[in-house]
Amino acid sequence: MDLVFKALADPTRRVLLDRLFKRNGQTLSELCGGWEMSRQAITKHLAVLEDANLVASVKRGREKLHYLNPVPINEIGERWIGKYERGRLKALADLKRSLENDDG
Amino acid sequence: MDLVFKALADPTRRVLLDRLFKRNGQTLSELCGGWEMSRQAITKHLAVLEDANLVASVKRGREKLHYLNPVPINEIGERWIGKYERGRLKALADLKRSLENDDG
DNA sequence: TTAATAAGCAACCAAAAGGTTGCATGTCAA
DNA sequence: TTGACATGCAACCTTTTGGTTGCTTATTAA
Repeated sequence: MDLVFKALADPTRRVLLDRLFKRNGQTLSELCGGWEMSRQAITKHLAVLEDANLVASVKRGREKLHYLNPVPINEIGERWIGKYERGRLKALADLKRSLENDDG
Repeated sequence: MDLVFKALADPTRRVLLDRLFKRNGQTLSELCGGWEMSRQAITKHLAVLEDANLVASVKRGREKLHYLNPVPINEIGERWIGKYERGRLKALADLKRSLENDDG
């Protein structure tokens, strides 16, 4: 889980996921286009995403195809965000009450 | 949005959120208990959470009370995770098909 | 076979993150 | 008013992160 959160912390990596979401199975070269950044930098970002199991890759000839794996992101939503969502209204109410109270 | 993702990337900060979720309005001293880490380190982590608007704080006398703000987390779920969830089944199917295909 | 294309590897560097320490400030209670 | 408590500030250090460059390897197409 830590790897997933860390992977998502970088905007470049989130855009890479966005790109793969738009069109799955892109090669490294394709994913490297449109950045002001070297191919190696993108390669590293993709490695981070693979370590976090957010992207899977397959070699086809001299190309490397990349596929988005949405499962870990979905797990964040289910196991971590849902928790706070459940308490959302209560927490907001508590916050408001606390801020309005003279003694804190 | 970037600040929120970055804030969530650190396990210490996620545990801090968990603690506040369990009991809202804790003081700095309370939140500093139970770590193998200095008070200053926790203070910094809380500052990151505040910058990301995940935690709000109020001073009461010499104490500083901390409150969980679940809204940004909820927004991640709605604006970012939902996107991939929608395409989840399709993406998985694509992945499977691609991996099983001889030519990639 | 040879040249171009796609990707991998490794060393290196700067900046940011995470942590520490020491000291200062403000508040409460005796 | 004095001491203890709760927190704030700032300098400093180490490790990680994000990026670069140069070179190598492997595949494809001419």
